[in-house]
Amino acid sequence: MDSLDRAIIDELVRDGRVTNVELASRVGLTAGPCLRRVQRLEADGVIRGYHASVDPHAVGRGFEVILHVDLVTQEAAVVTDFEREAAALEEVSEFKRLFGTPDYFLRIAVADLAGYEEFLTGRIMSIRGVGKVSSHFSMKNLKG
Amino acid sequence: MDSLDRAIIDELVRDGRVTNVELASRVGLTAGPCLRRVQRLEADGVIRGYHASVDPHAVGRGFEVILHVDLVTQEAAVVTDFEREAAALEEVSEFKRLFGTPDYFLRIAVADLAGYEEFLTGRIMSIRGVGKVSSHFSMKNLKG
DNA sequence: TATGTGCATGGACAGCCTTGACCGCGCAAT
DNA sequence: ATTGCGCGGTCAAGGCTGTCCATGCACATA
Repeated sequence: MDSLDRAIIDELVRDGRVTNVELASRVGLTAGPCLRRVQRLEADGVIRGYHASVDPHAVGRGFEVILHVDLVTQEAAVVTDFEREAAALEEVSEFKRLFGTPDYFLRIAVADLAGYEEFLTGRIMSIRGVGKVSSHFSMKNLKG
Repeated sequence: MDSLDRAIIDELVRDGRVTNVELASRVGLTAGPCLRRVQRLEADGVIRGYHASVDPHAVGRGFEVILHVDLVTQEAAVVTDFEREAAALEEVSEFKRLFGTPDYFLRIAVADLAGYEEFLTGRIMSIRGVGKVSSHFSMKNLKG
């Protein structure tokens, strides 16, 4: 993992579909060694994959909400049930258990406010053991 | 935006480096029309780009913390200064202004706990106007 | 000095992409 | 029924890429 590897990674993060010859010329290598490095980075798990990034609005996921959830108990059955059910919801794009408060951090991606209201009452608050929930609406993205 | 477009998008999100011929066969098209659709989706901004996904640990960003920040005042100069300075920090991978409390949501990606402590005291709390900060450490990722 | 690592170069082959043109089908409007 | 339009299928030519190989060189290390 030297500066050439980092340059390759930076380029591939910026443009995941760049051709090997173009990538090589951008980082100051020729195609052969460049390809070897990329394959090594992939094999080592440094590069996990390549993905298209899609406009959320175009796929009905333009309304994003950060949701904090507390459970009313830490009883094992309640915890595992909640985690399984919430993780299975496709509107849940990120789902973490936290140390301390709140118990859970969820990122919800739905089409609009109505969709969120429906999701929150119908999908989340109907799960057994869900206590306090707190929704945080984004005013503006300042980065990312 | 029909079911073919959605299938193409799903495939490209899953594997952003799939070849056009392979993509076409997966969604049940031939190469020509498939390429036309991909180009249209790109031109329309539905597909924003293609990016490699990198193991955070391999690039010194394996320790992620969710950080809530409140400012001591909503004075315009303080607000704009804070937003500009925080957005410029490379450890900040996501940065939103929220409605209500807290004022700001930040995602911080550093190497380890020591790096976070240094970041928090040296980079965030030293910005003028920063009041209450609250760090949320992830216990485990349940999705995403 | 001997060795291992990593890169440059050149060549070669198979395969893919791109582009364009032309054809046929289904559907909606007239 | 007919016309026009949108969309997919097919075909072909040309260029480029990905991949692999062998060889030689520079550099750090033992």
